[in-house]
Amino acid sequence: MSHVSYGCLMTVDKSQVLRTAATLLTRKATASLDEIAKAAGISRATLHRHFAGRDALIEALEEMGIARFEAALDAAAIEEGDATGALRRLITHIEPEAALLAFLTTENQLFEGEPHAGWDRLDERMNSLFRRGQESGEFRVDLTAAWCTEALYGLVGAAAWAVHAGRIAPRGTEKLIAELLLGGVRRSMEQ
Amino acid sequence: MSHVSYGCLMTVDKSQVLRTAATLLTRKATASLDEIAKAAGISRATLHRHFAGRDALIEALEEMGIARFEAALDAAAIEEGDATGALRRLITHIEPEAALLAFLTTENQLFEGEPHAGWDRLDERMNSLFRRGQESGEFRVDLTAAWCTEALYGLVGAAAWAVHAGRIAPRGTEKLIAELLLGGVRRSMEQ
DNA sequence: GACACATGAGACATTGATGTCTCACTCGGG
DNA sequence: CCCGAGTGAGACATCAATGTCTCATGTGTC
Repeated sequence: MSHVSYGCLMTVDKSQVLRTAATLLTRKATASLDEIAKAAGISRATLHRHFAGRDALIEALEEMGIARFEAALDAAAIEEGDATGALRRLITHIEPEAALLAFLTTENQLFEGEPHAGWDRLDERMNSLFRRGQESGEFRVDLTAAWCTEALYGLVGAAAWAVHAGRIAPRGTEKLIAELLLGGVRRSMEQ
Repeated sequence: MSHVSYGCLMTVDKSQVLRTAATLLTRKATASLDEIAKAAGISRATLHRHFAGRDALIEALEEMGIARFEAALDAAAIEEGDATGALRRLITHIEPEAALLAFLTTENQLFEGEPHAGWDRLDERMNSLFRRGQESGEFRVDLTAAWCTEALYGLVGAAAWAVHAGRIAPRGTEKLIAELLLGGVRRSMEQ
């Protein structure tokens, strides 16, 4: 009798497994399926039952990441209201999916074959948001929308990692990202 | 006769190989030594002559990255003058090493065993810079120094990737990073 | 209590990356 | 002209990860 009773039959939560995998793979892309399974608290056999193989896992990660990102854009209604408010709402809605987003923007082994079609749409919506802010006079025009978009991705990833590493508190991450992105680190009069 | 004449005996530029490896590995950490060698324009045999194996390559990458980062901190004299200026100088000096820095802060498979001793020193110097800025009244105090440090890492990496992907122009990256980090994307009165 | 279902543990063959060779070639220098 | 250093190409054995099994265990349902 080598089997210990952990007491739990419930079907594996794929979403949770994918989140864990994203967090791990973002910092150690060479992690074996064994490590990924252990990190997710399941056996390699079970991991393999839910995802045919490494490629399938990565693909599912990409699929879910894009879907969640798009859902966040919708939920935040980034096309409505002033760009500043839209950006704040977006960051709030996207923070729970930070691990997935970080993986998407970091591991571009994905884009070896052909970039996932959905990504273009998302990128365009992001760029539009910043362009809109520039046209309305809210955002400065000397920083291109493309750069602002990439910067947001980078900050979200940085925050996720900082939390994971214990460098910043888990709560209030959205505020840190939003404040830095919107106002920078310099002390401002309007603040 | 299957050998083509490429005409070039010059000893391989280790630094250049490491930079190339960093750029590649940051976006595809599962890249084989074959791919790394090809990306660097050398054969796998030669790559292996200069770096005993994958682990040795990663270690050299870490070593060089930390050394260059420290050199940048020194060259920028971040402990002198006002924090804002110091930060600008730092970004200017660090931009050429963006690929290495991005690799260091992204691939934390490195920190599996024991974190490289030199990293703590660097992190501390960075945090000190932001703390100094806060104490002098230049930087806002509602964003912790630790977060500002991580944010800088994230932005540098994001910029390096954006350039590599062709989303922003190679020239003027330092300005983009510095402006965003210091002033944010919001249009400001003082700008 | 019997049953179906999902899982964990582990055996096994296969594949691809890796580490180590040897050999041919080129270039620069004596 | 010859020689040595540095490199590219490729063969080869090895090893770790992977994909595919089987079987035992635990859980929830009836």
